[in-house]
Amino acid sequence: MTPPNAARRSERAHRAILEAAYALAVDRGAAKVTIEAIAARAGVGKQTIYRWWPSKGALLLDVLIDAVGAVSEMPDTGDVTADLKAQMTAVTRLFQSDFARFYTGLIAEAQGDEAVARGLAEQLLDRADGPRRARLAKAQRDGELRADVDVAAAAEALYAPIYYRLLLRTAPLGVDQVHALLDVVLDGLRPRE
Amino acid sequence: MTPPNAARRSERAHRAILEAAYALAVDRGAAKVTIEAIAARAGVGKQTIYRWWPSKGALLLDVLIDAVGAVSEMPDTGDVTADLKAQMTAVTRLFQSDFARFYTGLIAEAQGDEAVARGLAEQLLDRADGPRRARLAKAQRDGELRADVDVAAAAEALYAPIYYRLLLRTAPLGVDQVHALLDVVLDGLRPRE
Amino acid sequence: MTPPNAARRSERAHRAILEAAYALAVDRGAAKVTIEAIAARAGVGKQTIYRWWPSKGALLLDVLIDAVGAVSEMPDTGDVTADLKAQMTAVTRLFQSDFARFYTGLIAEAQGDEAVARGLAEQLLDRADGPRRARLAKAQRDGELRADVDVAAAAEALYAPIYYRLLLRTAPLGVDQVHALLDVVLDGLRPRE
Amino acid sequence: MTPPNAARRSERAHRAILEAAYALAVDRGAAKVTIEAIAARAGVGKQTIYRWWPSKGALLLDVLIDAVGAVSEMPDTGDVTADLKAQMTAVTRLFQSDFARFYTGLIAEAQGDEAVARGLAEQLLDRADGPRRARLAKAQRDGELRADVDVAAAAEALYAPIYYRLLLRTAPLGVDQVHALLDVVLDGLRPRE
DNA sequence: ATTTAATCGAGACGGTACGTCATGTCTTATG
DNA sequence: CATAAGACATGACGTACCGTCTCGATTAAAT
Repeated sequence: MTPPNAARRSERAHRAILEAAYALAVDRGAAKVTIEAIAARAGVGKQTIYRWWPSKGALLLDVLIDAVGAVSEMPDTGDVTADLKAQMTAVTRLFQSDFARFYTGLIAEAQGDEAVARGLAEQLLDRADGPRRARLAKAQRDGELRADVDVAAAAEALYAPIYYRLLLRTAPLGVDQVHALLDVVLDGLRPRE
Repeated sequence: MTPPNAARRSERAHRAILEAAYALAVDRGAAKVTIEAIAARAGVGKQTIYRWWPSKGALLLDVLIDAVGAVSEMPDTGDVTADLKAQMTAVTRLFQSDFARFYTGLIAEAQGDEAVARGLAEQLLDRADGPRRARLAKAQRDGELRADVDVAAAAEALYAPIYYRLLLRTAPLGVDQVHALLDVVLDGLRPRE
Repeated sequence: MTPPNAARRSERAHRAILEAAYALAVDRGAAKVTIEAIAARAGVGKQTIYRWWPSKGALLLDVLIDAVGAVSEMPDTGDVTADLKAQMTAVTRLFQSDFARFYTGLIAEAQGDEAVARGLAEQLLDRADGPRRARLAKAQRDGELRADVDVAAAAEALYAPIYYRLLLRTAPLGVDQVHALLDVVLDGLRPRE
Repeated sequence: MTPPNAARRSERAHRAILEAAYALAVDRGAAKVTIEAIAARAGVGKQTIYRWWPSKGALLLDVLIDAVGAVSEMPDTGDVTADLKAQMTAVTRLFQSDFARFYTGLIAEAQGDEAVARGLAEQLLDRADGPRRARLAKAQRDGELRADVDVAAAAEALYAPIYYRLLLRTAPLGVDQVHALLDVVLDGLRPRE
């Protein structure tokens, strides 16, 4: 009935829930995490979870955003190929870790929960995409790339294949993929002759 | 104990199950389909489902493979850009239909069920990928693309972004994406004069 | 830690609680009244209730005692049969009203809460029983009843059946029961000529 | 949706539930028995209980009826006073045992659950009342009681006080009460010489 | 043609988790 | 400093499905 009053929120419970959810999602995959297990591990009542998050997905999304963050940083050494290689490799490494179970599980959750899908897109993916486009745009200004290149499409062509393998598992993730993508996509975008 | 004897299988029940699963998956999304609902709609005992499929995912995968198929065909008019545009557009159209709910739901299922992931990759995605690579390889032989291009990576760079938007919803699916991808990826792969 | 200081008690809150509890108990039965509902209706914090009453039963008991009282009065016209008929009829009427839901609910509460049971017996039932016995004893002195009659047992034999029907609902409450009881019990207690 | 099919009922589960419910109700009182505890003790899923009984009260009523039964038997030695004394004493003894917790708890339950109230009245109390009235009627025919006595009212006047003390605890149950009641009620019903 | 054994529809079973409700205690800010 | 408001841990509620397990009642193959 009444919306919860954030000022009175117990910081202790809040943190315990995020930590419990993180631990459980990493070690058994987001799909197999239950609200009851989170509550039990956090030493918290289920209601305390339901009071602050509308669904398991929303909670896990918060946890994920908390936990990722750093990977969206984009280096800028002046060499766009090197910078993208570094960043794409970092993403690949993250997706090779146990953490991947968490991420893929949450994406699965998003397929049936529009709110999670929106949160994921806006708070995580778009946020990560910005710096990538910006780096590409700078490379254009620097003359590393042709001026007419659609920077957003280029970013998608480079990163989507990594997510594709993460989710669809047609081939293992690895640095070779990163190299191949840079060769195929980025190389074609350089100024001709 | 005894493995099921395919010869005695009831064709009526088999078809009813596939149809019920299809209908339910399309209209409420694969995640919200339950075995009980399929059994009830098909007028079949639950055991009859469990006798022939190990899991909901395996059943839905069968249904999906049944239902897709056609989209993996690849035209060959001699103009690789036109051919890819046609095929990528067909894929996009499929992903814009109600059918998408089914597909994304099954991919979600695959995140927690290794057997489904494998089936999806091998029986659907790899099968669809073959003709794409083949078409690109032919274009190489025809001199439409440079000889040193990694054809598999190119196929991934072109198609993965469509799946990316299907699953991650950072932007709506549409033909503009297809055009942008062809411009960014394929154009860069042409022979340098 | 500190015992509540009755002097500082808010009279406003006190009254609001009793009124809210009464209204709720009458209209949905004592069993379905919750402390939260009482607090909400009274515009009072839950703690304020818990501070002054140990349990829902204790609160309802207070409310009930407040509300009854009057029915324990016993007329004395000199005709013991007429007096008992009047009083038993009044009790029956009370038990036929909406108020019965409250009373039966509290008796139910007492079955699992010794303190309520004790309070009910001592503060309500015994208090009501006193005048009844006294009236019967006077009738003895007046020669309306035999001298050897056990007045307490007689009071029980007359009133318990009314409670029996109230609680066990083997037959509807009504004035016929009162008449039948007076015929069967009281009539047998007159002096034998 | 579909009503359960009694023919397929598991006798094992049925018995285990009744036994578990009995044990729990006797040792902690009907009010403190939970469906979850019954299910756990019986080694049964909760749904199996809900499939066959609409409420905790309905289940406990079944258990109680199972367990009582015998006490409704009425001896007939030709001496109505002796017979009633024996039977009333048996009832009193039952109500003095641990079993009372069960009985009073169920009566409490009935105050908030009309179905239980009806079941209790019809399947237990009325059934027990029949033989009592019959015995009194026979005594009338034998000339032990006056012909004009309302036998139903007499039965109520004798037994209701026992229930009254059981439920309202104004005084302890005991054989003295039985004697007093027989003196006060039955004695008055004898033929006047 | 009869037997016989597996499949079928149905659905009860022991479970797990759900999301909700009320309990009684604890915390914070308000008057 | 008692209050109202309400967050908290706890625990039971009744429901939905899970995957397994009987039940007769069809089948369809091997006698």
